[in-house]
This record gives sequence, C-alpha cells and structure tokens, in this order.
Amino acid sequence: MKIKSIKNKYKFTVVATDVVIFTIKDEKLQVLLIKMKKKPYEEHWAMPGGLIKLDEAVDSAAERILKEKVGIENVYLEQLYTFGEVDRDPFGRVVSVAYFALIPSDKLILKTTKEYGDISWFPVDKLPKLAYDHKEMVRSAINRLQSKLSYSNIVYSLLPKEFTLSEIQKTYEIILDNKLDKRNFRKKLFSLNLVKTLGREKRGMANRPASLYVFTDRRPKNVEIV
Amino acid sequence: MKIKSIKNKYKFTVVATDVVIFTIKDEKLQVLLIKMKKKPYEEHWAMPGGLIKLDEAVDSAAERILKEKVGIENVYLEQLYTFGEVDRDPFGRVVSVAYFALIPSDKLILKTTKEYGDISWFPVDKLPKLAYDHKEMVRSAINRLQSKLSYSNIVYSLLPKEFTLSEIQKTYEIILDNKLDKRNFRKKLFSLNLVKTLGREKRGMANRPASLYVFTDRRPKNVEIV
DNA sequence: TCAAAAGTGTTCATGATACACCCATGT
DNA sequence: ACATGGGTGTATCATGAACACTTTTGA
Repeated sequence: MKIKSIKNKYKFTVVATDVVIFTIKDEKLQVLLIKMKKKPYEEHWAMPGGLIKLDEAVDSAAERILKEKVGIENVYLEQLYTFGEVDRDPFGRVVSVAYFALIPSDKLILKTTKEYGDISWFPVDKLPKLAYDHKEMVRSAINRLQSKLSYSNIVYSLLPKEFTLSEIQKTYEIILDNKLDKRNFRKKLFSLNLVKTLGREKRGMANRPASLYVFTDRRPKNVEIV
Repeated sequence: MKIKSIKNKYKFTVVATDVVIFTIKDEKLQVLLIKMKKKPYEEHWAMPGGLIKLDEAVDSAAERILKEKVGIENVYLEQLYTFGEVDRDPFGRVVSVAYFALIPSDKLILKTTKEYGDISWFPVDKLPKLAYDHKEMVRSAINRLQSKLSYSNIVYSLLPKEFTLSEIQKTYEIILDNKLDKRNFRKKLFSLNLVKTLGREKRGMANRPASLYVFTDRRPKNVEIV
C-alpha cells in the first residue's frame, strides 16, 4: 500500500502551491510549464509550484512562486482549488493549493527562454505530458477562466494598457473558443462602460487604423459580458 | 513576533478542514456551530473541523467531520476555499480547507442537542462570537450558496424528497433574502423541467392543499433559475 | 364564514441576436 | 488597385418583470 512508503518519507502532510499561469500568445491561450528532472517524471512538465513557508500565507506563497519563476508581480492571481488526494504526489503527502494567474501579453518575459532552459509556454490544446494531477489543474483553471470571463471584467488583466476593440474581442474568442458578433460585442462593452477611447489610433498595420482604448477600471468587477 | 511561538509549538504546517453546515430551519438559514473550550476562545463558537489524516484525502476528511459531528452522510458537500493566513490559528500554523454542506430540513439531527451539549444551530443573521477566521468562512460560504442557488439546481439538497412549490420558493426567498414572484418562479421551474408533480397533495394545513412535487433529477446541474 | 395559502395568464419592457456594407490605410 | 481589418444601425425575437383574482381547505 502506498501510504506506508509515504509515511516512511515524511510522516506528515506538507502544503504546496501550484500556479497555472495563462497568457495570450500567437493568438492562442497558453500555459507556462517547467520541465521536470526528478525520477518518475523525467519526460513530464509541470506547473510552477513549491512548498509554502512556515511564516508565509498561502496567497503570498503563490505570489512568490510567480515572482521567482516568471519574474513578474502584480498580475491577476486567484485561488483556484485545493487538490488533496492522498496519492497525488509520489514523493509524499502533499496537499496543493492551486492558483491561476493571468499575464498581459505585453509583459511576456524574455527570461523564460534565457534564464531557464526548461521553461516554456504551451498552447492549452497542445499540452505535453504533465506530472502529478496537473492535467486536472489546467482543465479546472481553463473552466474557471472561461466562466469568469463571461461574468467579470478580468479580461483587462490579459491586455496591455492600450488596446483596440478587435484585440479585446479576439481575446474573448480565443478563450471562449467561439466567434462573437463585432457590433453586438461593442454595444455591450460600451453599455457597460468598460472601456473608453483615447482619441488616438493604432497605425502601422496594412489596413485602416483602429482606435485605441483603455479600461475605465482596472479592478476586478462582476458584470455580465458574454 | 507570533511566528516564533508557532515554530516552538509545531515547527511545521498542518492541514485542517472546516465545514460550514447549512440548513433551513424555522424559516431561516442556519449554520451548525460547536462551542469551544480551549483557552483564548472559551466564549466562542466554531465550525466543525479537524486535522486531516495522513492517509485520507482532504475531501474525505470533510466527509468524516460531517459524519462524526453531525452523524450524517451523503449530503451536498463542496469545497469552498482554503484559508492560509499565517496567524489564523493561535495554536500553530494551520492551513484550513473549508467546505460547505447542505442538509435537508427533514434530516435535522436530534442528536445535536442530546449527544453534544455544546453544539447548536444558529441563524446566519444572529451568529455568536466565532473563533479563528470562521466569521469570514461563513460569509464566504453564504456568498457561494447564494450565487450557486441562482445558477444551479442544488436547492434539492435542502428539501425533503417531496415538497410543495411554495416550500421550494420559500427556500429561495430565505437564502437570497428577497421575495420572488410566485407565477414567474413556477414558470421557470416548469420550463427547466426541474420538478414533476406527484399527483398527490399535502393536506392538514388550515388552507387549500398544495400539490406535492419531486425533483426530476437529484444531481448537481447548472441552470439559470433566478 | 373566515382566514390562509394555493393556483393560474397576459401584457409590457428590455435585452439578445442576426445581419451587410463602406472606410482608411499600407503595400 | 487591392487586400486587410476597422467601423457602423436596424429589425426581430426571446426572455424577464409586473401584476390580481378565484379556489380550497381547516378551524
């Protein structure tokens, strides 16, 4: 029985946190993964994570992981779910409090390929083999992200400060995985007062320039959007 | 600094679970609480809870608590949130995975007053002093319950097998804390096929008898009700 | 006969959906 | 000149909200 081997190793339960980090890149929803080295998982990837410290709140641990692994702070971070199956980690009894984070596409870190050789973005529809129960974590995070997008304004956390209406619509379409009607979508954005125009335009494309907008409020707020 | 005293006591983090147990009783939403005895909390009440065992999934621990403290099984039980502040428990570093449970009004346990002298139901608007961060837990659980009631069918877990339409409406009104329109509410129930009539009536009241209904499906399901 | 809750439809307002053409730019 | 995405309004449909009277029983 597995329990005994666990007892031999730790004889108590430890608390970890794992962070599902999303961004929009190359017109796809992507997740940041780290390649593992330890034994049963040599060919697997995993979400960034780690044990929480004794004098550290669980939320703070998630923030720390985010900063350590991705070098980024002050992004949208929300507790997702706590995974507590006995056998979820072959190294011992580990209860993991999972979080999900949203990184704006303009804050994408070069570091990911320089500083770490084995850290990389993966489109959610082309994930490699994942360690532990991390496949379930990603699934769960995607579900949460999709529904949250529909009843809140958190899309702001995936976009740069200035953006075009097509960019915000594209973000919705990518995450929800269906097309939206341009006119109806814009009507909704305006009627909810989510965005305001800057009076400037985004030029340099091989087409008509698009007006630039900003969010009227960059704080989480519940509104029915889609 | 508090951390040191914690280190002296445990020198590691432990995982607990607390269960916010709801029922409808006396036309009020009520929570089951246990009176504490330990030092800083002699005059406080708390949610039933306990440490998780090494060979026990966190979900199973919550089920066990529910069975031990309330003697009830197979009720609606859902993970709520994990509370992980460093100082939340003066006895040591305890991370608590909170759950909430819904008990049907006909399964109310007599035991609560017999077997335990210091366990009792409290209306959520008249809570006594609560230990730890349990006030926050209850608030959080009520919020979850209210929104979940609106977009799912979990109300079935608060009602007996057979019920009248007024009873189900009353349940909504109590939890959401506002009145609903009888005709519109019934239209919604029927159009969603949530309930079906038994052809029998509930008699014995000092008024016109009400038709009895059952749920067509007693499994959690997402539907827009309110 | 009275009190108390059960039962039952229609109208109106609002929001969601469907839909197509011209415009401004870079190449 | 052409390809590319930007920008704009209306008509229809479906859903939600408001609303009042009659019925049946036990006391």
